[in-house]
Amino acid sequence: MTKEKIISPFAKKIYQLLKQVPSGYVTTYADLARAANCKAYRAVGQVLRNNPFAPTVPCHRVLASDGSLHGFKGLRTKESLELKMQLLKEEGLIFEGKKLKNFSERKWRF
DNA sequence: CATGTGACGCCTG
DNA sequence: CCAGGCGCCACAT
Repeated sequence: MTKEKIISPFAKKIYQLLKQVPSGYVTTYADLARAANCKAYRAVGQVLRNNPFAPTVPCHRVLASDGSLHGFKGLRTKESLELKMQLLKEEGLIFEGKKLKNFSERKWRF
């Protein structure tokens, strides 16, 4: 019984892109979708929510297009967002309120 | 094959 | 400025 996880090509692409994002940099769902050859930012969230490669995949480096967080560990609770924010701070990022400072500069380019 | 879901994004109040 | 609602795409059942 080969327990090979059948991951959709789209999801695979997302993981591939996300894995190449270095520490101190962040990306957005829209950007990932764009780099994945699609505009389905929604699907990106779905894929990350499954997160079968965590913590291999730095899903905490994925933020919303406006620099705000949406969820982490498959949870949307304030605690999860706080933890995600904390992790990003540890990577050298600076948060101002609920949004990332210098978001444009911190955004990774594929 | 059809319907529902979802860690979004943008518009409007 | 903040909060809420609607729309879009891909995937799961």
